[in-house]
Amino acid sequence: MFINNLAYEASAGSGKTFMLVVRYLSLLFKGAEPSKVLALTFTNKAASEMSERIIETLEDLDSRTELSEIAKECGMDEDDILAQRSKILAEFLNAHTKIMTIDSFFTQILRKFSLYASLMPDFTTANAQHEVKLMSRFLKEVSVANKRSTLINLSLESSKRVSDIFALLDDFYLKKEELSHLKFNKTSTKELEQEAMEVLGTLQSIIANCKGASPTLQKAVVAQNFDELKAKTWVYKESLNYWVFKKCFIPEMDMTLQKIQDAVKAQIKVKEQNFFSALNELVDIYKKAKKALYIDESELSFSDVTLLVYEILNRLDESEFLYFRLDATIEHMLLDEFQDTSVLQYEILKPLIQEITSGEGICSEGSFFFVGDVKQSIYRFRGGVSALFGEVVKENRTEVKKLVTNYRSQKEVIEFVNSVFINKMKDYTPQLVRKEAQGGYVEVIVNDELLEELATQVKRLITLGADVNDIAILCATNSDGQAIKNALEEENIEVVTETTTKLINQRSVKAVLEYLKYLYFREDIYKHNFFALIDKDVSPIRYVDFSGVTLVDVVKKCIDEYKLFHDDFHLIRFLSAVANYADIEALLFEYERLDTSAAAADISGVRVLTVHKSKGLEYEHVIVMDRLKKAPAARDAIIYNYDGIKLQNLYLRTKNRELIDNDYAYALAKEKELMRDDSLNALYVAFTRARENLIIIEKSKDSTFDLLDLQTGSFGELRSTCKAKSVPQEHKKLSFENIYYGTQSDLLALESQEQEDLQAINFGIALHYTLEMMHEFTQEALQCAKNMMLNKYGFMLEESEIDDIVQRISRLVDSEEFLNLTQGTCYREKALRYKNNLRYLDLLVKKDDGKWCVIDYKSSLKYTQHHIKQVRYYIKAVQEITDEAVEGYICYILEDAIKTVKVL
DNA sequence: CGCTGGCAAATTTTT
DNA sequence: TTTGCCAGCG
Repeated sequence: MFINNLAYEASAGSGKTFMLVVRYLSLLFKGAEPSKVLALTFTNKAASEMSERIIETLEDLDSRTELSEIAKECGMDEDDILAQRSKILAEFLNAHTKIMTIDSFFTQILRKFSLYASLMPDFTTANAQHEVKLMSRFLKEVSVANKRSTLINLSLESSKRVSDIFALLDDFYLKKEELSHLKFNKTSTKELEQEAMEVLGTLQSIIANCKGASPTLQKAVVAQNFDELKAKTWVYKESLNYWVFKKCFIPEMDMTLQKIQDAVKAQIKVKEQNFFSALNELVDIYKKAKKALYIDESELSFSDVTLLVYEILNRLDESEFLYFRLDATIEHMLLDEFQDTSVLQYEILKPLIQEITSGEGICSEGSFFFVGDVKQSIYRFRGGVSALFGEVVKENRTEVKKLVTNYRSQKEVIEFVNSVFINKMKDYTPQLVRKEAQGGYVEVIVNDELLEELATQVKRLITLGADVNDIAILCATNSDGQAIKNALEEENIEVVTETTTKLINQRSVKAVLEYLKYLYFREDIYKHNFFALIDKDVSPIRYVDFSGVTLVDVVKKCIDEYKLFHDDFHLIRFLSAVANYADIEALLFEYERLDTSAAAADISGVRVLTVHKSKGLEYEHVIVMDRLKKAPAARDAIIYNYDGIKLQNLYLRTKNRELIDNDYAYALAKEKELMRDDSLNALYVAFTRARENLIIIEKSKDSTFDLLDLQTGSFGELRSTCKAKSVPQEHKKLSFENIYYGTQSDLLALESQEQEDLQAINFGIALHYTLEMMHEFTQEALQCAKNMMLNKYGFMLEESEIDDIVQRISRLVDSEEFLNLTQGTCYREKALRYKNNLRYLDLLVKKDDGKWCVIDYKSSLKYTQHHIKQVRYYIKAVQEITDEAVEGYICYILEDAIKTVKVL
């Protein structure tokens, strides 16, 4: 039976992706168009995994366990479903599917409606400079609006830096809607402060009349001003009948204490209200600055995108909303990881969901489905509200099913996790073990030499025959990951980091930077650093005259001379980054701001990643590491107090305030509870990544695992399932002589992150589409393809661009070289699945001589290097799949020429 | 032994 | 900006 409005509460490893795939495919088999099924995930990885799994499942559906589930959901015969299999697969591959991250979905909406927000559709998401620009813009606007004193007072009064204020402003900006029902009053603190000081006077005279008063006591009640009084520890005690006060204690002292406390409490409250009120005043200016920035520079942050989409959808009137619906044409919605959705994100989806579930509107057959697990909610800091799950269930009267069997882990792992969390988490339902999963191993080790212990454990696993690629080390922070990587590499263990690591922190890149510093500053220290980093003996370095050569050439020479390349992908990235700096000064003084991340190595090794990154992934062997450094103190200046998903109140975090203010104490306790839940959830996520073996390495002091009360010891038997060992990949030397087309500077100016302008993108899409529609490469076919292209993209192209496209392709069709390449059977826009990536080949030719030929069209010479890599990847993929000879070409369809370049 | 207050040390998670 | 440690007082 197919339930239209359904949610799954899916604990870790309980087959969440399986259910999503079953759901998705059931919809297709019931006749839904792939382009009308919206499936939203949180990470790109999860989105591509889902597309993967759908194709995989469709490909060998007859032997899949999904089949019977799909049959059940659809109420159809398995045979009927199998009969439709290849048709559905073809439809899926050719459709414009909507499986994506929630952020890219919103970005798409915003691009469509960008003009409503006075925004160009080709906006980009913010880069590193964004914040600096925003800050200066904001300061300018503040002074224009004559609010400088407000800002300065705000900063002084709260003794916070302007940059901290800035962060708080951003908070307020994002929560503006949620805050709108709260009012903040501006009043003076003077009277309250005076009153407190007067009462202090009373207390002082009591002490003065006490003969046995010690010097310490006399000093304790001295305060020049209110702030000094507020800083006294005794102010926050329940009674003064303690310490040095004891000797002189009379009940009257506690009455004065009470009065002082009341005054202090009230003063804190007033200050808080003033603070919020000033923030509120400034947030409008902040918003103005943001708007000015994105209108001028077309630069938005992720949160801007979400907020703007929210605002736009709220501003649309009914007819416009209809347009939005028609345009979105979503009949079915599937949401993954729902526990991490923010209120704002849900508010955007809400109208769509309501339309789907109400059965009104265009799609009466719509369905809504979401999966999530509040135990795995670890993104509160990003706005995720786990209470949303229950709230949405209630709001939409969704039917909830629990998935209780664990399909991922072995018995020992599951039972360990059950035993650890059952008493720690509210409503924890123990997971059931499959009959065939009776093995597994768990060990808890306490050792303060965390890194040494880790190396021992990794070696132990490898000795047992574990494939290094199946070992994952989970850590708390990115910098921990970096330290772990270095430590393991010292032990000659191969490591792949999936932590976000900055390019400039890579050893080889650091070395080159030291080399450049030496050349520029001519200080010996840099020379020594350089040779230390490349592990060579110090020798003289020849100076370089920078006026005569380009920076890139200097770097290349260094790499060449000291043979730094090997298989270092980081240096390749660094080279392309270097090309963006005008001169050596620019590089040396600005490189620290370079936030390009390091190359994601495609090599084998032990996986090192943060717990947050590991979410949704699973590994044969998992080692969970304690924090290498101590946990940072909670220091969010504002405490937001939620009841469910509704923001009730907010408080300014003030030292000791909880001792005299009950409301605040309650909110603070609640916040602490949530923080505890966050850490608990993170540990749950970490432990449940393991399939076979789970090893936990704990330190004896300040451990992250403290809240779990773990016992040292082991369960089960450590084994490694003997899989065929993967052949170690050969390390190919990367050659320096790039195959390139165009001038050297063209090549080095490549920067794949740079955004092409919208018009160029449209042009490229239209060109590709026309080529795809050409069933043969003749002038007649071109006319036909042109008309099809005009139907689809004509409205957004200039007349001259249409002519340009036709001319370019006309020239292509006349090109002997190209026609020779395409002799044989041609496959256009062929979907290619390889190494868990889904790509589309522009043109694949099975030549008459039996050779395969991959052809990639490009309309410009930009990003040449990137294209070559891409085509090489295609060649390798096709080679591996067909096991036959494959050639690859990039066909540059330029404005004035056709160039075909063979990729080696 | 309990308490204060001064000084030093350490410092996140990401689409 | 907070936590941890320690000297010093009673």
